[in-house]
Amino acid sequence: MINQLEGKLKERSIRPTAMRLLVLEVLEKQSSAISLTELEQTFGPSDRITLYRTLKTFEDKGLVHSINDGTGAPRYALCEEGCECDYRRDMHVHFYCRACNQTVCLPQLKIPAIALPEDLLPEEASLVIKGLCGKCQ
Amino acid sequence: MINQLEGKLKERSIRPTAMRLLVLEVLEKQSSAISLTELEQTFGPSDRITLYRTLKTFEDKGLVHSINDGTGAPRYALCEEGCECDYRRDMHVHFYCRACNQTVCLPQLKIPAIALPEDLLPEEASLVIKGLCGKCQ
DNA sequence: CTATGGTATGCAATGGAATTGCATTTTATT
DNA sequence: AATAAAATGCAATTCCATTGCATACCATAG
Repeated sequence: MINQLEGKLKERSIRPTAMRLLVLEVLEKQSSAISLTELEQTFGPSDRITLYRTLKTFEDKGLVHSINDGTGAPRYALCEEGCECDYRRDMHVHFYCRACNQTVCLPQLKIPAIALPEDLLPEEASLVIKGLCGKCQ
Repeated sequence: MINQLEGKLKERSIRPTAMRLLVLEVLEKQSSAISLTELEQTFGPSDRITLYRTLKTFEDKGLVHSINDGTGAPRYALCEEGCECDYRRDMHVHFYCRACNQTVCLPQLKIPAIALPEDLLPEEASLVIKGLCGKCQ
């Protein structure tokens, strides 16, 4: 179990420290994207800054991606198998429920290609749909 | 001229105060969406909070829409003729240039309909494409 | 096994921005 | 002109991201 987590980190040349393993474990359990503050709360007394940097490291290394759902605080979710968050065509749609404040990934839904004006060179894209999730209707 | 601006405000039952007319005038001149800080700077010495609340009022009344382009600070742009920012199908695409930091509206590009899972009820959507604009390539 | 250099962590502090309360001014209405 | 409602300006608070620096940890060479 721990070895599996360790593997995930090493794969992306992230040193598997205790903190990082814990954070990864929490992320694995989430069904929706989590903000830094939420992450901090699941940890009890711990250092917010370290969590912040841990998430940043994970993001840099392509382990998680961040979503800006309009709430002000970015949220983080593990990338799925083969997720290539660098390329626009691989980015998926996110859904934000305004009632329960949860942001879920919709990995099966890719962002459709948009015919941009010639002079604009796209690199990434983010599509967040806001509304009510099943539980909150 | 002023009367035209006044009309725009009254149309949406926004009291046409001096401050609001000035803000509206600035917004009309923008070719890209503007952040609160940028707005503040064009004003010289003035009260940030009032500008903040002015933008909020404009947004509530459907005069401007805000875009969260991932820079942390929301940006505001005037809605176009007939823009109905409340409905997903009328929301348009925004382009954010990572070099010059400008966010432009692409009113002619509507966000394509997405086939969401049954249980999700969409209300609005935001699609921000990030990359390089013509000037910055 | 231990010394060493690089990395991660924790604490303190900074900085930027949103947001609210409240007193005062301005506006619309009678 | 008098009044009530709304807008404004100031002060203060809160939240979050981000950085500097000293310490602790880890991997590797010797």
